[in-house]
Amino acid sequence: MTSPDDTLPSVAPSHAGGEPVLVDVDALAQLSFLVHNALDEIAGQRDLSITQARLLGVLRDREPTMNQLGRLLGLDKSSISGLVDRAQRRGLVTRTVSANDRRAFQVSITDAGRQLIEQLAAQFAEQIELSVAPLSDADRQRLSQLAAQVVASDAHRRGIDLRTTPR
Amino acid sequence: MTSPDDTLPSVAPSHAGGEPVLVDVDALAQLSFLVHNALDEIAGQRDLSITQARLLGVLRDREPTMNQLGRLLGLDKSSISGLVDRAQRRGLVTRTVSANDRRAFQVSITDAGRQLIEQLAAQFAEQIELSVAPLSDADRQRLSQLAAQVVASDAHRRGIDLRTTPR
DNA sequence: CAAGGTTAGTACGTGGCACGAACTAAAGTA
DNA sequence: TACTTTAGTTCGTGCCACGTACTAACCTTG
Repeated sequence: MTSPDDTLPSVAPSHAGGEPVLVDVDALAQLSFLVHNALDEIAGQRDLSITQARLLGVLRDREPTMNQLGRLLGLDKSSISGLVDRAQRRGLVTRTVSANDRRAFQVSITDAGRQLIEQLAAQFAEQIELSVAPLSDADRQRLSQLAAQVVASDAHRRGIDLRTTPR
Repeated sequence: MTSPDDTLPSVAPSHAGGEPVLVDVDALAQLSFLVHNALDEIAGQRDLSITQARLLGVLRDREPTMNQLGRLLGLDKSSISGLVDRAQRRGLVTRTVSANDRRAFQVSITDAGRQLIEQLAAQFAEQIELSVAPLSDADRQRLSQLAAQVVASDAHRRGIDLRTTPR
């Protein structure tokens, strides 16, 4: 946990520049901090970092190897070792030697881990819904939809980029 | 810098539940990660953490004391010491003894620091604009506006909460 | 099948970030 | 003047992330 009650200071410029304002970058940045902090706060209540929460989140419907975990979370494999170590020490995940590859482990979430992440996710959703409650139904839907659109096109763009810059 | 090319896995539940879906919490979470990662990535290119970037961002138009910095960034004063130390070591900020209080320092950004944060902010804005470019002009505006609304009402809510729960 | 390279994971050292507790020095107050 | 509060630092702890170096298992290929 980091900054539960943050001022969310901007990093973006005030855009005194020339061309017409296309987006309020600042608002998006602040919204991002708001969401991020909510997650951090809620995870922190259960002594989880955001990374740990992401780990458990990923494991809800997967049993990846350490390596795959690295790719899923965008972390180096050396980071994964410690991450899984700490989670395992708390009984949230387990390592099982892979059937076909004796070097590899399958990482699985335990019942305790699952329970933890599900509570967390529920509380997180609740919190976000609360933050967004002042909007009208239509606006909430619009916001979600626009967010989804941006995320999707970004994912697509990254996909394209990966091909454009071959490995 | 942390995870430049992230998969942005969700932590939110899939909402198989009963009541009508009010918001796509997941989309908001992913958007938040997208923005956050963009900032992290861009700051990382300049060997800055998000915290360092926030520090410099705050100092663009302020010369707070260590204590005030703590409140601005939502960090403990013991965290501020190291944070400012490291920034100072890199010549990005300076400490000046306060005129009226010999215990306190005014922390100021240096020219180098200002240049750094302004480049960073510009590149960040550019990146966000790019991410949001696929939307129509109207949608971009809508998204910004909705984000701003949520942020504003949240800030308001926190203000209220603080009074509701006196100190 | 044996040699050489690749892949999965760990260990270790470094550094940043964040905290709490203990401390010094300056201010403020009774 | 003595007592308390405030500003900031220092130190110890733990997490996170990385890069490097290593082991063990796997996979080629001659």
